[in-house]
Amino acid sequence: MPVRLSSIDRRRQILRTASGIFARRGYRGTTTREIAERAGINEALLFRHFPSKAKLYWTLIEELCSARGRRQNITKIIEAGGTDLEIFTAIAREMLVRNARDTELTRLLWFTALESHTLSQRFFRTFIAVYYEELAAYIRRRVRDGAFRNVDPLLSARGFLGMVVYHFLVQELFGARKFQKFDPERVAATLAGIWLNGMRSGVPQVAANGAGHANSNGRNGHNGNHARAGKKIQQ
Amino acid sequence: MPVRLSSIDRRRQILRTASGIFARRGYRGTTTREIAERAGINEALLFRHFPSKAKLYWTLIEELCSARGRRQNITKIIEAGGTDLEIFTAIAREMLVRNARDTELTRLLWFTALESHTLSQRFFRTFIAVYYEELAAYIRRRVRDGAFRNVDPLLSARGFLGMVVYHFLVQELFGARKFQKFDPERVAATLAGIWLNGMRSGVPQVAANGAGHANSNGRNGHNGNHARAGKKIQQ
DNA sequence: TTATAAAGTAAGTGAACACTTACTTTATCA
DNA sequence: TGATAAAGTAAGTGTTCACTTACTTTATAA
Repeated sequence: MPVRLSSIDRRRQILRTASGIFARRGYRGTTTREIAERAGINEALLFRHFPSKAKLYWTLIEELCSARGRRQNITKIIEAGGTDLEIFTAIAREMLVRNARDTELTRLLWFTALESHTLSQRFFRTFIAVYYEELAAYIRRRVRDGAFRNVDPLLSARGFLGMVVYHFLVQELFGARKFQKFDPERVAATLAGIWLNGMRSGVPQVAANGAGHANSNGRNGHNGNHARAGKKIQQ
Repeated sequence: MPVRLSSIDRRRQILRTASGIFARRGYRGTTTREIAERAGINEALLFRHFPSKAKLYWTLIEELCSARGRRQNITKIIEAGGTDLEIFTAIAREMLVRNARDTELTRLLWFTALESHTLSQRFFRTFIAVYYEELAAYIRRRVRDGAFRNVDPLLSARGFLGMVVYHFLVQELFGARKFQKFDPERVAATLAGIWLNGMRSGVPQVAANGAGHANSNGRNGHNGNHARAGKKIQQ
């Protein structure tokens, strides 16, 4: 029983189908025939919705970029407050878990980066740069607070995301997952712990409203855990 | 004046040419015609050297894997000794600089990872895994020494490499380089600094020969720099 | 109930692909 | 010096690709 869809629904369906195939095979590795087949339609119909394969791909990336408000996630986590460790662990967890759920988007992103210079930059800004700019802003604040050492916020933000993203890529893309599983929660806590410990100033201050003053118990702990981070941040 | 090469030289030349094109366009994006053209030969000659495009690709990856002894680099750095900061900065610098020199290999690696599951695993083990296994071994030693906190060596090694590799990928692959340049030396020092500080135990010990004993000046420094790391390691 | 516009398709087209065949050129050494 | 083996090529082959043409089906509403 062939389903007859409205133009707009069919379009959406084609995009959804195409997304999966492009993610698995890349732009050049994907054929319009396969997309049509998987969508359960004739190839000609695909070309009535999208004038070319290239335009279909472009549209797909565009819609992904405008649809997903990833920025939200990280902002929300930061605004929810908590200790630094809680915040950074939550961010790492968010990335590990969400990424695992849509490996598709990640693959699409990396394929695009490799295959197309132009396309990848916008894609990158939407899905990656916002992450670490948001993070950099938070780091800058904590440096002002005196809670973090005075290191380049952008670079250190990139460092943190690098730890997390790279772990994910190694597990998913390079198939390390087959040989060793990792508990996302433990990974998030460990990586956040290392990074955060590395960022901590020896002389932490109360952070809120910039009115903080030094306190004396500020040295880093050894071994064990490190949940003793800086204070909440202002709403 | 057409050059007439010996079979073995022609083969080498084809591989070298193919490497560049595969790296730029990926496996599926590369045509045998273009390889032949760029190599200045007829396509038929290419197929006398390699029975198929797939076999050519495989051979290329194989030869890259067996030729380059990347493992050497990191081992040498560790064996050369120095403070932890010196060692980790050197590793980061090595990766940033070498990677920048052969973006080609990096692109090839990532294309392979995305396009082929089977192929990528061996490739990965040769060019990435060795790095962090070597590193993990060193970290394990430093944990035993009491210089590093007791965190998963593999995970933390991956974290360190993640920082460095990710920074490189963002700069090179996603074109962030166009908007902001970074001095590799500064990047290496900063990332190594964060990570190392994060790994440091509050109670460092003398490392050499396992005969180390606790000493009391062991807290982490605040702000400023951190070249005050653990001791040399045994040759 | 029938006109119509839009959803949908069968069967192509030329171009580009990986790969082959059948041939020519040239270095080398008996 | 000429036989030979190997380097090299012109001109294909069948197949698959992105994309088109000319047609059929069906929901809707006057």
